[in-house]
Amino acid sequence: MPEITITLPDGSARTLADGATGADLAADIGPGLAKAALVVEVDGEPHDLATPLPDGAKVRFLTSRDPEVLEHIRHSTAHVLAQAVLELWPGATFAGGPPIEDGFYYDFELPGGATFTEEDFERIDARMREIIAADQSFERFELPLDQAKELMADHPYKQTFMDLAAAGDDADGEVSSGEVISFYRNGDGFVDMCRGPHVPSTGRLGHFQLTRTGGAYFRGSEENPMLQRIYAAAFADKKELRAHLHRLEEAAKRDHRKLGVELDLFSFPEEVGSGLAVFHPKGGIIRRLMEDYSRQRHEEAGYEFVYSPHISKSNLFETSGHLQWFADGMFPPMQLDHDHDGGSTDYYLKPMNCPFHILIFKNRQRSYRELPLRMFEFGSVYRYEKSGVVHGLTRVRGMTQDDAHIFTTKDQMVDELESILLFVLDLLRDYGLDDFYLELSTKPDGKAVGTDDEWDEATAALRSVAEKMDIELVMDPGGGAFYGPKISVQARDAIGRTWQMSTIQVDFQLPQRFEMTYIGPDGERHRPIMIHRALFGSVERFFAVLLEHYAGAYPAWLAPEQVRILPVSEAHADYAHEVAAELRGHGFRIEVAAADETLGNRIRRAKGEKLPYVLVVGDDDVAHRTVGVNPRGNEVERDVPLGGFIERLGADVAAKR
RNA sequence: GCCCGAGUAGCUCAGUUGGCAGAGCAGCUGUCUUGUAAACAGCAGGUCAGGAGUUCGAUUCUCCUCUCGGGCUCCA
Repeated sequence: MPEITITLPDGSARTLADGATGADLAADIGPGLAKAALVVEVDGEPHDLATPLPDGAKVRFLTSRDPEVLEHIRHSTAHVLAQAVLELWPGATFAGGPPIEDGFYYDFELPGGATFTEEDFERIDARMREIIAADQSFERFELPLDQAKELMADHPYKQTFMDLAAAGDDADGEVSSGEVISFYRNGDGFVDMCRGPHVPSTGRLGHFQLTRTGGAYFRGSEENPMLQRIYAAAFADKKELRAHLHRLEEAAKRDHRKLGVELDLFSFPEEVGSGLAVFHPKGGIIRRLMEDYSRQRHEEAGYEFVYSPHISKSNLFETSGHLQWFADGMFPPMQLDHDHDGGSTDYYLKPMNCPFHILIFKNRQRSYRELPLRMFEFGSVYRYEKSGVVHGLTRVRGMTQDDAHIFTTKDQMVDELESILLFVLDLLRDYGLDDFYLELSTKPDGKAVGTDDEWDEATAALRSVAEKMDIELVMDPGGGAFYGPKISVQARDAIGRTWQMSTIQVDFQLPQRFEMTYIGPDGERHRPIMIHRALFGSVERFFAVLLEHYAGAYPAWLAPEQVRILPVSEAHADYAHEVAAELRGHGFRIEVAAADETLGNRIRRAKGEKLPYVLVVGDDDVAHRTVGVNPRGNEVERDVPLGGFIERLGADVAAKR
């Protein structure tokens, strides 16, 4: 009988009968592994355990402890979801169902255009658990394209995937491009097209939870029909699933929209309009402190401060190209300045600040000696976001950008880009964010101005600077603005979520469109290069990011109320106010909570408002000029000398703690 | 913009065959005078998102609009 030899990860070899599968090998090694193995990796490629092993292969088993097995668990669970839905809705059809971070989704089209409801989740979940309890095995088989399409005759979306793959477009990852299409059949005959591998049987699954449902365009295009998508979380074991669900709860608790209400920071009055925020006094303090510090740092870094109006005649945005390329994102025009012939002039709310800064540059002749010329503005812009995308402070229709435009010579560009990026990262760290990666966005398909050479040059400049930073760099092909490529700084917050923060964009286009020039040392006119740069992105979004990052517990330098002083009884009120006055004299933000409620309740309120410090003052403190210090997140300290506390708070603020 | 869901007091939420609108917290007024996470009592608070329709009667049923939430697409 012919034999094959297999090498294991520890370098040892095993001999098996020809035709032996991964499962056979696992059983040969031991019953523990046979039970635990989910997928077999043959020469680095994942396969089903039922796959016969080739002679001489290097083989490794993946169990629930291997992180790379998660995608196979998720893919297999998605298959069970599809099985359940197609059983429960006769006549339903299905499209794609890939694994994603933390789980998977699957897209369906239900008969009669029906949609999923929350109650449906229970039925689907119950049916999925029945399928899992039945421990049906997944069996792979392959068919040539024509037979495959016949098998999926009732499922046009699957056929589309096959056609795309046959044409060499496997961007959807649903099917491997090639001569044959692979399928998986379950114990009771359900078949789904899939490139695999799957876990051996449904019994190996079960740590999942259906989470959300919603419409989703087929293959992500607005041109295509809308399908019904179900999202689920799925993990290798119960503990991981529970930990993930717990993380979701924690994230929900620090949702800036919820904290904004609880801490009385901002609101979106319905009377004003969708996506238009008002900041309340406490939110106003935080925002002003954020802006003040930014202003100070920009001043130190050689930026000059400018101001521009919120509206402009249409000519400006015609010259800039915004009306050609960005009109969808702009509020419709106001027609003003009517003349006798019935003509009028269109005025637009500005969606960006750059054209105004260019006009400031152009207001007089500029010399190379003035470059780099750095203009900064907290510029409020308005964008007509589509109704479905407005979201808290992170996606609004009126926002203020901490916007700067830097005009340089070509020679200065790379150095300037580097110093901007260093400046941005340094400043973000001061606000408490210190975990970053960079994203380089390149020329968008079709929707861009300028030549390929210009784009290549600008992209190369950005790349060279990004690579110097010793920070992870990822590519975002086609993600640039219409006028140039960009680097964006992505920051991870306290619970690991990433937010797009700063963007730095190189722009050769607007200087051309506006025919900007400066006089060089040679006495000739030259064209400057423009760098667009926003650090917060928008003040509103950055506000939201910091609020969620700190979960409302702002460091002392940003806290709207840094200290609340609680006299134990009314007898200590005078001393409390004396302490408050002294602290205010040092520039701190202080309130006194009078003793008309119990001390315990006043402590509780102050804690709910997440103040950095609560001071309690009673008889002992009046006698010795001390305070009782109750710091956020730490133990209570008694008999602290007032002077010592003032120093400590000053140190917190200075260190931005 | 598209698919789905929701909107009741400042906040969190009750409110069924369509019949006078409720609680807790917050607020206000008293009383209590407190040493580290909920003292006690009382009062006030609502065009039930807005507008049409059906009905003797609509918070409840229907339609439209607005706003919000979850997705898709888009994006700072």
